[in-house]
Amino acid sequence: MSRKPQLASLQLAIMRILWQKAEATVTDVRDVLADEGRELAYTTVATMLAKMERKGQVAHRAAGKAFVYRAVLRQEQVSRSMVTDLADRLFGGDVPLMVSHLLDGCELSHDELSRLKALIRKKEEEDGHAR
Amino acid sequence: MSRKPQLASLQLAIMRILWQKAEATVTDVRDVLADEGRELAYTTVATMLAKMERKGQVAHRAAGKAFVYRAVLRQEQVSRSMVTDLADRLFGGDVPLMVSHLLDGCELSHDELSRLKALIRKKEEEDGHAR
DNA sequence: ACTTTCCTCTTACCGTGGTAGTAATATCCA
DNA sequence: TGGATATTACTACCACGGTAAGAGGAAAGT
Repeated sequence: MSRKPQLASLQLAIMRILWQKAEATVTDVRDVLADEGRELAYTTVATMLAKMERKGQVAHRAAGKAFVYRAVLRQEQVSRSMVTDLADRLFGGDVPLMVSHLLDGCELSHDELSRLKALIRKKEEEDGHAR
Repeated sequence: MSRKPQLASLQLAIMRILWQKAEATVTDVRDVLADEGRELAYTTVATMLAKMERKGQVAHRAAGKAFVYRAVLRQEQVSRSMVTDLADRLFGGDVPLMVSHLLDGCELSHDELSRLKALIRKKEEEDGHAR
């Protein structure tokens, strides 16, 4: 129930799997991680899930012998808090500056550029309405 | 000399100070951190700087009794690698999606929105020229 | 019923970030 | 010269992420 959840790399990888599948056993998670090139021992994944449950990030129910895990943290919540946290730490909260570095750091297709423009327009409208 | 430097929170705070001042003694860094509300013991800052030097992130020269530290990692480099790394881990590299979450997570002034629009325009032109 | 297999639980180990105390050393001032 | 002060060096400690082995239970095949 933390207000500003920060997930480390493996934890985030696991959460992403749970967000995608809604529910997953340890084996499920382990298999997807292996597909992603991260081959971990069964117990490693189980331990990590247990640690995450102790922190309230995931929860489980027993289905027969196995545990079925699901995400407790919402994806939106984690994304927002991690992104804005990085913006604060790296750019003192200057969002346009951060976006600028994002754009510099990668290639964008025309399509993606269009999506960005649409996004800005939407934000402009909201802003006009709100105040 | 790491290719994808990832700095933790205190390390990043220290780097930001070094980027801003070009050179700084332990006392300088400690004072700025204190101004930012992070009051640490002198030895804590010194230890952290030593650890960072061991990893090649900063360097020092002796000026009289005191060490004068400077950043080795370039700000551009760190910003880009940390931001794109988060984009990868959180959104599978989908930059527009990440920008969208950035915008949702904070309020933007008209001025900042203009900056963003200008940024997109610039990127569009570059793209048009490049290919 | 016994062995194999699949699962969880407990415990442990390492690296690192963060924090700091204590010791050693250099410097300055009276 | 000798004491106070500033600075670095060494060491330690805790928390946590990541990794995994080993113990033990339940299930299931033959």
